[in-house]
Amino acid sequence: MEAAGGVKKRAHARREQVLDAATACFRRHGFHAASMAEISREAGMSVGHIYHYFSGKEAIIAAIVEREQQEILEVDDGIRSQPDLGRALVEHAPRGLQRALDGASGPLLLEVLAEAARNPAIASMVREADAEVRRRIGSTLLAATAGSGELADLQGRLEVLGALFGGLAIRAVRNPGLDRESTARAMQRVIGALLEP
Amino acid sequence: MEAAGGVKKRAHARREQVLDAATACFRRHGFHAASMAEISREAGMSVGHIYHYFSGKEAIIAAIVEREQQEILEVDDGIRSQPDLGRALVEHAPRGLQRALDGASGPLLLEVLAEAARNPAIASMVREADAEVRRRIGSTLLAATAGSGELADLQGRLEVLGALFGGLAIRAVRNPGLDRESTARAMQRVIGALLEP
Amino acid sequence: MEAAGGVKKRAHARREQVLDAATACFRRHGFHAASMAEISREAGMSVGHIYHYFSGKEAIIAAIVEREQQEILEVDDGIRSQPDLGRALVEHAPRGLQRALDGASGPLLLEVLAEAARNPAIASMVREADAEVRRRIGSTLLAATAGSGELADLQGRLEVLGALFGGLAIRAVRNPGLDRESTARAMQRVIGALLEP
Amino acid sequence: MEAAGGVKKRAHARREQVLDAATACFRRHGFHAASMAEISREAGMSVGHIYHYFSGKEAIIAAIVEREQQEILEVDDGIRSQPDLGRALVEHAPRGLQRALDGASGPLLLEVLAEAARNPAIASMVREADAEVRRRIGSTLLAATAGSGELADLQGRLEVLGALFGGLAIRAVRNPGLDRESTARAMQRVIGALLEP
DNA sequence: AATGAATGAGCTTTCATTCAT
DNA sequence: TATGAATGAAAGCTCATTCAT
Repeated sequence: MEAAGGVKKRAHARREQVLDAATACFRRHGFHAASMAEISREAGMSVGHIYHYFSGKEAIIAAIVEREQQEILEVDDGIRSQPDLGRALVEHAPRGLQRALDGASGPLLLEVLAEAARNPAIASMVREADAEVRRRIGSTLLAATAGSGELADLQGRLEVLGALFGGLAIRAVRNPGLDRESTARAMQRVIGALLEP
Repeated sequence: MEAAGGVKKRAHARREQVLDAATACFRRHGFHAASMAEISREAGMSVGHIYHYFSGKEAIIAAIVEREQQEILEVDDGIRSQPDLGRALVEHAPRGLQRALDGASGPLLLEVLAEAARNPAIASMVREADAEVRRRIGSTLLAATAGSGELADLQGRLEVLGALFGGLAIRAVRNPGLDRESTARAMQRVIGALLEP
Repeated sequence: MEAAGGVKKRAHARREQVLDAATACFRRHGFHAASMAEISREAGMSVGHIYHYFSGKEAIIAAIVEREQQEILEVDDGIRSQPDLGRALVEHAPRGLQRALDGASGPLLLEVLAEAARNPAIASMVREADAEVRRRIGSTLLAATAGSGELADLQGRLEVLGALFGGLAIRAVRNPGLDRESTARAMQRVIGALLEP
Repeated sequence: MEAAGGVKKRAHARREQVLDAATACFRRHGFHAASMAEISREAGMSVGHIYHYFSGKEAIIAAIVEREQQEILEVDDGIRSQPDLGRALVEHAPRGLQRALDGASGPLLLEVLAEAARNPAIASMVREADAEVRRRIGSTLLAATAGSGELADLQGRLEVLGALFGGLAIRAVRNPGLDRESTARAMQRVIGALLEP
């Protein structure tokens, strides 16, 4: 017998170990160019053993995408919990920019989206998470602007907000040396305009 | 003997034929999951013959990326040639949105960017084209607002403009059923704010 | 401490448990396509534990073949112990036919024979059991026909008898819907002829 | 361009080359223990190239089984074309025996039947060929005995005939050193009885 | 210009087996 | 006695690329 929970905990840790390794590999080479052998090397685990935790490469990709979407929801939660959403969004701009430029998340995000564009399983995960974000931000936004009449084009504004922040990952690839301060200021100007009634 | 130029023309047509086929395949399966066999089938050409026109798969990818960037410059030229850039940009919003949602270019764009995030050769092509776009739009914008003093954060505004339009490709994946009209209006509101002094 | 014999008994039961599970798996997928994991699942026992009772997959196969041959000897004993061997054989025909058609033993028998055709260890087990059967049936037959002079071609008749009954397993595969009564009658006619002096 | 038919002929020859190699490998190790690498080595062809001619290992197995069944039909045709079927069958006994004992076809036959017992695709091929044999032999037998009234238990007799000849492959494994002459005589006795009205 | 036969490395995946607990 | 985590070799299969024709 083993200590209660010990087995499950270890199994979970092993899974995370694989996911971390796979994330690194996928960032470097993309989903399809990264090999199971490379992942196993990075995870410090034999190839065969990975199959004790994941049914295949597809399952690893799916798990990573899920984790990635989870993180998006968490970032979003951090913003929404602020007392003034508009201000929080505006203030988030520089951080979002930095995240896109420095964080290694950008390339992986693009990889995920490219995959979602052809893999229905990935697509539905991505879309569910996105719908959740829109629902949350939307309701917070509604509550925040409750006094000043209904906010026109709420859905459209949410879309544009998503395009703006998501688009930063694209800018990070297209122009990694961009002027951060200037861009942050322009972002803030635009976000401000987006939240006006 | 063949008429002068005929050979070259035919060769060019053959190349385009391969690129069209490859574009279709890459859209369906991504750069790495699409096989040369599939491309050759789609192009109606033997596998071996493709190697008369391209040194390998990498070269095909590069050529496609180049073509894609060229198209971006052309779209951009269309906008810039309008007498009033601000208005042209605002009016371009619905078309850009439609392009992102309906056109099959979205998935490929994401594929290209994901590839650029790890392949230096692709990256430099993407960055050069992007620099050119910024240069052009920037100078047009400068000229347009010449009367009203210098436009603060010009570079930042260009980045945000790029993020906004690029971000539409992301929205198309994350929420393909988005409300187009509402989104177009929100876009126009944001573009307007972006061009104000 | 455990009661004397209890340990051995339990170990034997465990072995049988494994053999039963393996038999089921081998029937379904054959010797080489069945996996130890599948056997362990079917046996309700961990993979590793099976190795306490058997040195490996080969040993399990060997044990199953042995058990199978043992059963053949038992069936044979049942026939031989009858007062009139000839009649017993004739009467055995319908039962042998049913056994081949309904029993799950047919496929496994073919699997064993196919394996024997290339695995010397299996081959020798199969051949020893077969030799024993021929010896027994032969001597009983000799005793039964002692009065009426020597039985010509005794060995050949035994071979043909074996071919006939063994051949039923083949018929079960080649024509599982065969007319049982008609076939049983034809078998009886033929066996009768085989035992005539 | 290539000489008319040359391409097809060569492709067919290549396929045969693979089938011959696979037959040898399957005889030695069985369907599942023989590897594509081994087959490719035996065929003097790269692994990958085999896949130009066969969609996979399963397809090779199926093609071999088909070929094997075809051979059975040919042997059968040889017998049926004789003026006196009864006599032809009786005279075929020693040859059938020799074929089972010396020919390398025995092991493969058992392998095929074992596979048929679990693989539906193989099963249906085997059963179709068998049905055809029964149809042919049956009608010939009917014609031969037309004068002497209807032959009772025709189907049963055909089954037993099949069991008898098929059973020889089993005898070849169980007792490869059997007395051929004695066995041939016993077979002839039995066949004779089987054809009597 | 054009074919597709041919290669062999590399892919994902499975498996029998071992061993620390 | 019993587990299942862990291994590594080998499996079937795919692929970009080359080359004789």
